[in-house]
Amino acid sequence: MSEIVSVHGWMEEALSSQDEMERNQRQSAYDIISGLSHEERCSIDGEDDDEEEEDGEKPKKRGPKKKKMTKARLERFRVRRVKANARERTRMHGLNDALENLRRVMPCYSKTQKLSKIETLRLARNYIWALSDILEQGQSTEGKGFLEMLCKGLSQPTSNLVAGCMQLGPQAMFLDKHEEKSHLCDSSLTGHTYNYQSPGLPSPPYGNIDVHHLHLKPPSFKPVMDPSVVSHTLNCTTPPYEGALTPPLSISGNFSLKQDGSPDMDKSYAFRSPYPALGLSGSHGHGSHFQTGVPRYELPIEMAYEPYQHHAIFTE
DNA sequence: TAGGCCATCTGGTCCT
DNA sequence: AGGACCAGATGGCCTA
Repeated sequence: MSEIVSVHGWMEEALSSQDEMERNQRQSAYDIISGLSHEERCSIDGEDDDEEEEDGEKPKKRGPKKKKMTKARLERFRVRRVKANARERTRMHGLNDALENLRRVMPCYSKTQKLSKIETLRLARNYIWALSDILEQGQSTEGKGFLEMLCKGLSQPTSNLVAGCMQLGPQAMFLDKHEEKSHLCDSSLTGHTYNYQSPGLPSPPYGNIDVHHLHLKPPSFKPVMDPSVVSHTLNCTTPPYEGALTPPLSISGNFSLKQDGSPDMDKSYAFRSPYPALGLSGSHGHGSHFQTGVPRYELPIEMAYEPYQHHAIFTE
């Protein structure tokens, strides 16, 4: 009877968290079934491998002789591997949490239509780029250029999502994400769904979007500057970053330009800008919330499907 | 069923 | 030695 109760309790606990259950299932499946690594299995299968080698006709291998896998070593190895797996899982969860936080500060955030990891990074890059452009050119966010900048290199569904936000109007797009905006996001008000054609990207035909579930975010620079504000604003579980911050980011971008003005992706990815005119680059200064002493980030350009076309939109 | 996305495991490398 | 990070491999899930 007590067994039944405990099993029942276990089941309830397990069913209470589907995600956790799936995670644990995966984990235990790997940890238990595979249990031992290939190396371990080999060692177990032939614990006298080394002796075979010595006794057999195979030529001796160079290098230090492989230590015999005793049961104690085997056990230590297994424990170490299991611990490493757990750490790796934790690390990846942290990475995913950070990515989720990034999703939330994107111009459009949808709980139901979650951006993939790669699309999140692409959109983030475009967003930064577009905002930089706004700062420099003094343009509004209503222009077609802003939209195209945001959508550059994105897949069709992501482009649709962004375009949907934009076509709701900038006032909708930049509403505070914490406000309930279902009335603004209701496509019935506008009478149509959106199908923005992303410039030049072969995209999977995921169809049009329904903007019911969009959360729209104002382009606020404040959170970027103040980690505590970020944490508070986003209500994120990740503690605010308290370490050294990056050196003053050159708003002047991070892409080298070729002579014709196109970005030179072959060169280093040092943070440079397609907008050298702004004169904000390298200002280590006054009241800047950025600090020095940390290696600066280098954005992998390969994120984009068409990195070499990215700049074209600015030169038109 | 194929393709995209994802979580996890794993072994290698680097660093402390 | 052990932890962090990384990239490749693998298998599951989902959608068109």
